[in-house]
Amino acid sequence: MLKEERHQYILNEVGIHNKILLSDIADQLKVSVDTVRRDIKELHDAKQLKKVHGGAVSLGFNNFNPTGKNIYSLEKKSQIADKALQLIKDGQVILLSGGTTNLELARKLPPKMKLTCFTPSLPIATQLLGKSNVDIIFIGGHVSKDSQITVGGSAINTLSDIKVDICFLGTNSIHPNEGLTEFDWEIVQMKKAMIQSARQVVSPCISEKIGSLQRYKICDVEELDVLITELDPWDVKLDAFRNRNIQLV
Amino acid sequence: MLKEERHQYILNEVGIHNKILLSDIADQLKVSVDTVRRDIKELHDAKQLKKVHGGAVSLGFNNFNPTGKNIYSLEKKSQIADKALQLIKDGQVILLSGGTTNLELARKLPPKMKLTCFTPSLPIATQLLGKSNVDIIFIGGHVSKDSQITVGGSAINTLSDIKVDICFLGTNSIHPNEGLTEFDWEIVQMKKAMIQSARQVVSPCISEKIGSLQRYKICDVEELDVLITELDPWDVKLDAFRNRNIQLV
DNA sequence: ATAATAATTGCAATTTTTTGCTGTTTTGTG
DNA sequence: CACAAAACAGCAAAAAATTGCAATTATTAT
Repeated sequence: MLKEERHQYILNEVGIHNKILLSDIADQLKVSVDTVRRDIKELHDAKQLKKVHGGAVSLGFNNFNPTGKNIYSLEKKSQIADKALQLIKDGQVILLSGGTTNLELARKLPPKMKLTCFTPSLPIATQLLGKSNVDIIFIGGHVSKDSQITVGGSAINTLSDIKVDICFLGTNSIHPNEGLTEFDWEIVQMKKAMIQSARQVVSPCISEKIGSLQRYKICDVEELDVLITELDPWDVKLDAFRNRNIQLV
Repeated sequence: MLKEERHQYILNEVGIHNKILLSDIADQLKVSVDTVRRDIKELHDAKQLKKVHGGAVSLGFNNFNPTGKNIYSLEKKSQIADKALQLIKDGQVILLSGGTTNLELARKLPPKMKLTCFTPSLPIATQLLGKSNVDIIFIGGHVSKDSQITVGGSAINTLSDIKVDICFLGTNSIHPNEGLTEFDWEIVQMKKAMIQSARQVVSPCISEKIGSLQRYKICDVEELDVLITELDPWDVKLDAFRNRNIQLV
């Protein structure tokens, strides 16, 4: 068996499972663990995966945890939430998808602001309980444990009946060519429905997520109206999104 | 299991629950507490979470319960929840109304019990996120700030479509002659709908509430199948409910 | 074609890392 | 202050990484 084949196989496995055990691969390919170790070392040096004790994990293993709150980027998310806040006018009807950036936005809503807020996210709804001037309408359905939002047909049906002023669409991965992508199929369906339910779609997104890619596609970049990052609007990282009918904030 | 996986798991748990116990994680991952301690130390050094005595908390420890209602009579409610637990069989479909007693019940559900659980209550749904074997279906609608449950036409419509094995109906006031009563009209409507949606209606109710009366009526005592209190079933306070086709627990 | 050379692979010996366990010390609680 | 729980330090067994080396295979030059 050629080394290239093994490398391909290993990358594939890592792509599927996000992690592999050295011993497993050695078994499956019928080669010694030393060989696999060397393969993984090469792939590690080529930055194709991350070598760890006992195996390897995919590069984004720590970054894209859908449930875990990326606390260390709380500062950036807070900035993004501040910018997002500027887009909301008193009395509007908004839709908040899940995600920690939107949670941050919910937390920062000024107490006196009157809003009607739709959301399928348990933590966000809970956060909004503290805002006495916000009318909360929770979009029911099957609760996905990972993302803590509701998904499924009934939630999507509910969405199809509403039309809000702004949808703040938390974004896991955004790519200039491939658009918005997600890891979880159910959530993709939800986000598609949310886009349909809004007059204006705003995507708050920390810059780390720009250029990353997940398995399933939500929509093209063109379908967004506003992209909010913690960066300056003229930052080079955003070049790929210019002249595409998106407002950069 | 790779160390990276444990780290990931721990971060997830912290993300969901905001706090974890060393012993819990050790149990769940089937490793020694020392290993978890070392993991948490590493994550702490990497500023991914905050290590505290006995476990860890998330960095941006956002208070889970913004309204900060403290649960009174916790001891009695805990007893009631224990009794209620006896009525649930593995694999059943249950409906939990709001209320702190039902929250206590949700908290006590054994981790291995497989259930499908409908609820209109945000705190209960949030609590259930931690139970990996429970399918949560949230009944959407307008969120009432006081009670932290959804109310209104759409929630009631959803209820009219379902039929569950047991409904646990948190009770504010119960009176031998006047039946169950509530002070909030919207919640009355919800509870009426819940009763219709269940084959068996169980009311967990601390004894203090017996004999009290509110403005609006939900149903007669006869419509309940089981009444659970913290008292002995033969206590004199329950005399008024005997021979009325209700099981006293 | 064949010899020389280089790359790859598996194996054994050694070193490092991880992990659970043992006491001992520290900390939190009533 | 006393008690129990948790943290800590040190140790030993097990697992994994590293290194050197020999055997095999592939590549190249002649």
